[in-house]
Amino acid sequence: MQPNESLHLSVDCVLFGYDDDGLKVLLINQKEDTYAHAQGRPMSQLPGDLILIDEGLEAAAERVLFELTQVNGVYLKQFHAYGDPERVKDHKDRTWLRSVRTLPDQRVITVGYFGLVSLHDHSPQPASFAGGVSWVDVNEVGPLAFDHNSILNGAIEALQTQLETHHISFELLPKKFTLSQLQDLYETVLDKKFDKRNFRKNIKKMSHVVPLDEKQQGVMHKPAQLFSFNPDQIENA
Amino acid sequence: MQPNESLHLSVDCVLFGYDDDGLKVLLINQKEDTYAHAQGRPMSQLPGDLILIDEGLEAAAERVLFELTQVNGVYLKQFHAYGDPERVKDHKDRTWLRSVRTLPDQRVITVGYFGLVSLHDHSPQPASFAGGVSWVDVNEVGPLAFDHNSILNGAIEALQTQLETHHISFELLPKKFTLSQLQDLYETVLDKKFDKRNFRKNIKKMSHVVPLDEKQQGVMHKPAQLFSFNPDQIENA
DNA sequence: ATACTAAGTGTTGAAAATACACTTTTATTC
DNA sequence: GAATAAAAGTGTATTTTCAACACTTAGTAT
Repeated sequence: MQPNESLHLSVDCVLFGYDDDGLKVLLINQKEDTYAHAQGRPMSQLPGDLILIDEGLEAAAERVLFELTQVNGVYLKQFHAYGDPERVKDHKDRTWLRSVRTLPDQRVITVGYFGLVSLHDHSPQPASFAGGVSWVDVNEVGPLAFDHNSILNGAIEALQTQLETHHISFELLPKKFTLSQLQDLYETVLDKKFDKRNFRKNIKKMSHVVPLDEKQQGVMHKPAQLFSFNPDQIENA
Repeated sequence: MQPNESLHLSVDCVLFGYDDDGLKVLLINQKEDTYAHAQGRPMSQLPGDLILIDEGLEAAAERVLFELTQVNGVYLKQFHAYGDPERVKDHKDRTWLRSVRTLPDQRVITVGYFGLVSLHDHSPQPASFAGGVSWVDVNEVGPLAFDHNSILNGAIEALQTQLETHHISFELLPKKFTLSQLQDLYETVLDKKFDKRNFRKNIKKMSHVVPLDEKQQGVMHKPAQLFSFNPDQIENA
């Protein structure tokens, strides 16, 4: 026997979308008539696909996301590979796979990527894809197919670490944003509160966050100063 | 065409060994009569192997390390998956692969693990393996086969991050050690110097580093107090 | 006894992190 | 146009952490 005959490899993408009402993940609904459906429990799952024979891992992740959202150039980061031989062997999952893959019983190792998009300006239309696709608040995600709940948890942790160590917040915000929006983002993602004045002191040290000559409009309170990110000044800290 | 027909998956292990004279990596020498040898440049590479059809990723990494060192239970951590379709296609590498694999031209995606062993008490005998196997100081590693230099760099960075964020130093030290040994370890791995008094202040805050009723022996200077790690007290910080 | 070597130990100043409350600006309502 | 509502914006004092720095001690070897 060949060492890994019939061992297949996929990428799964955890696409985070952020807007003023929270952090969401893009999930796709298995809509075929499956066991799970028969049980009245339609399953959702993370978008993912098998890797093409001459495709790089990151390229595969980009392709999956483009097919879903029609958006190019999203921030993407690999965070973990999942290779438990049993990860795809649950009964509910196999029944579904049988309806969708030519070799449903083969083992699949998957590499997880997380992606970041802002849902402020535009909301990437998940429409055109095969099944139903929807943004679900990260705190309201129910049971997912396969081991996708643990992949999602891995992605959330990776996102938190990344937000604390690198300057990636602009990937989730509109081009022009207020400091309150920035603070809300940190509080939402890291799931903790910050003191407004101390938070702003820290931001002022960051040379890549630059104030604009422009204020928020159409709000019924003191309009906030708008800021943007200067991509030239984003360092690694 | 099947999506990923003939796409194979391996693990590569970066096994770090530490003792009082530095941080080493275990490398294996391609000893067959290859192109590289003909050129007078025998190549070294990281230990790795294709994954068996029903084997988990971590299990595969453990197997590879056990085959090499006969040591079980080494600390192992996945750090990155490498999937560039060209990563194995360099001429020098293909010639070697042809001498060793049944399907030398197939694409291989690899998952990198790093492992930690102490070379103080025992030195795991890399002897019994097929090729020559040797511990090489991390600062003296020459050009490796495939993309193994970048895998090694990825492993070093992962090790540094891990040492700064988790309590893993005991994986690299003898069971009983002095504070100077601990400091040397940090300085070697993180490649920076620490102030002796400040370093010791920090260590004293760590409840999992416990002083023993025992002193260093056979040294021609003031013998140092010995310490050990209390595994019950190792938290995540 | 002397010399050598690394172990061990405290204090001070600077910088960073934390805690905390009132004033300002706009839109809306009466 | 006066009053209200709502979030924006701002400074100081305290605590904690980090950084710099030099001498004494305990053992081995001669």
